[in-house]
Amino acid sequence: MPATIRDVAKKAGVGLGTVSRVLNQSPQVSDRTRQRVQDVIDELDYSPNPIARRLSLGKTHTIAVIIPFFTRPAAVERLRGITYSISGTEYDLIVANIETPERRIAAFRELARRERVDGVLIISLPFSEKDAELFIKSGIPLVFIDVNDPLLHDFNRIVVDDIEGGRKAVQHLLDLGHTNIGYISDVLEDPFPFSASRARFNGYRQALEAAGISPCPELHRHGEHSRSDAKIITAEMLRMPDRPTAIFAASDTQAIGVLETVREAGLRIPEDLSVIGYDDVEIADHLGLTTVRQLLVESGEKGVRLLLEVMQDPLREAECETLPTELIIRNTTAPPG
Amino acid sequence: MPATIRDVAKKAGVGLGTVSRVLNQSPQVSDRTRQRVQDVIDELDYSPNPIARRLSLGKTHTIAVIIPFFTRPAAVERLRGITYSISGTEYDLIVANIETPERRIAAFRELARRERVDGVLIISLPFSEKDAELFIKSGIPLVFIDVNDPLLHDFNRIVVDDIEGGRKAVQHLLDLGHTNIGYISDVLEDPFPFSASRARFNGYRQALEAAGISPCPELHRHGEHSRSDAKIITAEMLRMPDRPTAIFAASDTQAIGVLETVREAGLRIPEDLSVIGYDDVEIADHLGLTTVRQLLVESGEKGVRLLLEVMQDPLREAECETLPTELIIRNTTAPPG
DNA sequence: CTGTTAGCGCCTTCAA
DNA sequence: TTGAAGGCGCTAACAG
Repeated sequence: MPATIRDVAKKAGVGLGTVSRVLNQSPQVSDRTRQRVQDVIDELDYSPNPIARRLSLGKTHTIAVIIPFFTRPAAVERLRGITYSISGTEYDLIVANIETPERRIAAFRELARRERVDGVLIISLPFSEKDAELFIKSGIPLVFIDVNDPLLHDFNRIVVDDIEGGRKAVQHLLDLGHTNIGYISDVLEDPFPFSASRARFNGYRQALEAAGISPCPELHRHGEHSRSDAKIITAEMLRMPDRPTAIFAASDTQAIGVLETVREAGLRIPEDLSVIGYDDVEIADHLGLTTVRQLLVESGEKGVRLLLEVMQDPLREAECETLPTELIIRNTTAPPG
Repeated sequence: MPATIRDVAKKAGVGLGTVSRVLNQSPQVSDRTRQRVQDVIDELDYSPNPIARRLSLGKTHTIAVIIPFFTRPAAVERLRGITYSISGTEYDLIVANIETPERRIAAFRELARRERVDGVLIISLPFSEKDAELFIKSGIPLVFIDVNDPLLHDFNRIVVDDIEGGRKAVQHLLDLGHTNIGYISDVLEDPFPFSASRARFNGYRQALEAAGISPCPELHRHGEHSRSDAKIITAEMLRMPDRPTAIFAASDTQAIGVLETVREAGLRIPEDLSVIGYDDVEIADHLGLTTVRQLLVESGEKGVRLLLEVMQDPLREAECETLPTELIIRNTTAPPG
């Protein structure tokens, strides 16, 4: 059995309030008793029971992160940033991985409770008014990362300028001389209408329209966020009579699927088809994939920092920081053959 | 403020012991009162405060996983298995990501405490007698995943037969006719002498010796577990007067570094050099990398299951389950040019 | 400066 | 079958 504060108090011959005070660095303890207590603490290898502490303080000392498909490379990087920032604080992190709509609902209901967490980080997940209600009612501090939704004006968030990112990608293709540009994205509707995909799509459209090209609906296809779905879509695009000379994929994972299918079809990259991805995940560099880099790790770090601030001062004005994107040109894009 | 058990009791006109009983499905409550209480619970949207519950029960309801470099693909997969198995239980998961020796020590000290966790999962981390002492003294249930150390005979663990895996990899190369085979591994000593690397190395040696080849020390090099270090090592190997015709890398990540350097050197794979990795991470398939597959997700799932059992019955005999490996032949291995 | 006491919210006896 | 009381380990407010 671990020692308790009472054991320490008894052994040190002081009241347990005093022990509590040295534990919490209260200034109102004489150096002599502080030292005495500290010695006993060391001797007993005592460490306060965090659970009891939490109950007494009325705080859970835990932060939850709700993240879809946390094993995707981009999500992992965000999570990495989060764990970096959170270690060193007194907070525990619990992560809710969402892979189905049911889990999403369950997680929201479970975690929008003061009894469970002190703050919540929501990553890359679409958010409805009903969800918002849940959190507003519970009054739990909330920070969004990579959720860019007009609905969210009054919330704290770290967003990526995906419209600009999408525009940059397409502009790059345009600059190279492409006019027939396909776009492969995640599903834009249920179950997870990732707002990022939509924003990138808007960037795609904007760039095209600015160049006087009217986006052809045939060239915009979506599927599950996976290599395999991207492959299927790519194959369809390649079969089009007037097939695109370049493809912009909403993520590197999907871009890799594109590369695969194109090569299997016996076409050369970038001579026969240009491909550009999004995220700049680690392997992109190895593959020579041209892509749009976003600050994944930083987004996690900043999210935690912001959440901590909000938790400290729940009434502060909502803040929205936009992270930049950067075009990384490698070897999968070139002028059309 | 969330409702408490007292609010429910008062509103339902019962003692709060009764509410507690219906909460914990005690059979000794009449259906009528049970229903009445349940109605109030629903009405108030009451849910018991887990912290108070934990303090009262003397259990933390949390499991910790200590994992080095959890952003590496293989680690992520293990973690994924863990989160799968743990969701659906009443346990919270806290993950301690270890990237430096200091963090390792801190995490061990912090988590080998009953006050903090009910059980601990240690993944892919070397373990010393001192560490063991810490946990034995605290009496915290412990399960190792992917830690294969003779020292650990008395502990519960899920291991991979890395010796066999290493042997399979090298045997495959031998079968193709290679005799001059390089091995690139993680650092075998401090700060993290991953036992897996060593086991694979033993497999490498055994296979060679069985084939009557005495392993040349020059051909075994190690560096950090990274693409970049693997590249440096590969470059050195390629400069050797009698350079290897095949390289076995202790992980796919490192194998990818090998591929890169070889291609940069203008050599062809597999004609000029065969490469085989380990893990079969997701991208391996895209790259056509021959590799040794291990059951990453399963290892996490089984680890949790085992830990849960141990927590239920701490005195049960230690169990060690060995997971198999499988050779996955793709396009980076061929007979020597 | 320090000891004592009253909770934090829940579970679990012990009586009734 | 149920209510009341004690305690889990800690913090904070109140006396002294």
